[in-house]
Amino acid sequence: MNPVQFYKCLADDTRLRTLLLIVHEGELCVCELTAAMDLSQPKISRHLALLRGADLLQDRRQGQWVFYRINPALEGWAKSILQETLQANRHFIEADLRNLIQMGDRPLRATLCC
Amino acid sequence: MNPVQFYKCLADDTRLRTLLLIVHEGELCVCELTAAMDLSQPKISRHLALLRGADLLQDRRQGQWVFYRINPALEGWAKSILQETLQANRHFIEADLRNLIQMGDRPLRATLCC
DNA sequence: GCATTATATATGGAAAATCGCATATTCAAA
DNA sequence: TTTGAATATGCGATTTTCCATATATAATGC
Repeated sequence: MNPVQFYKCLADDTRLRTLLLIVHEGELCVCELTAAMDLSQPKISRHLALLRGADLLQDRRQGQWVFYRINPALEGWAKSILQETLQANRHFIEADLRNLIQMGDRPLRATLCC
Repeated sequence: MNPVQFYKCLADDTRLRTLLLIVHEGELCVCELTAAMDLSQPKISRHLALLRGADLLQDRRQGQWVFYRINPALEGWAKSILQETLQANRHFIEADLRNLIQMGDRPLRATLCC
């Protein structure tokens, strides 16, 4: 993973918030990200496609939803930098997390299903 | 320091190499950076101005040279991320470091002067 | 089985931001 | 004053961003 490519992915408000939210929550679907950040679906979708194309994110379809998580194959230093960025900048996604908690009808994860 | 602004600074080939070279060497002047990366002076100068404007770099004039170093007041997490990026991507500036070593007539640092 | 709804993805194209060369200017030393 | 080095700026070219819209896919209702 080229470090410049990696940092280009982080150098955008929507993408960085998306990544930090996913690091914090483990896995999120598009509708949850839309609700958390209060942004249009196409906008989020386009940025997710970019992050997936750069191999930072992995997607998993479950029913009608597509869940995104950090690509487990991402190099260690890159994962570590995402973690460190979150720890030092929790305030950056504070409001988004509040929106997420207040969101009604959040889709259930497979792990919570029977 | 806004994390998006910080990562915008790292999301460019010239700027990231500049930062990693300075982290590695402690302090470098413009002519050394020009020789190491084999890039035009205006190009490097413009990027240095941007990094200084974002408070990532600090400059110090000594005689005819201006030396750049990481701003000591930079937040800890940001410094730490620069260090970690360097450790995991030494190859990224390997050729530049070779050019630097081969460079003749490198300006002397104040600490080496009488 | 078929239509409907909800969700995600893809694309055209305009607006904005970024980049980098060429050039001019500033500053300090000899 | 002249020279070497850094900084500033105009401007074209490229890249990025984002809205509007269209398409694809899966679940739901009849």
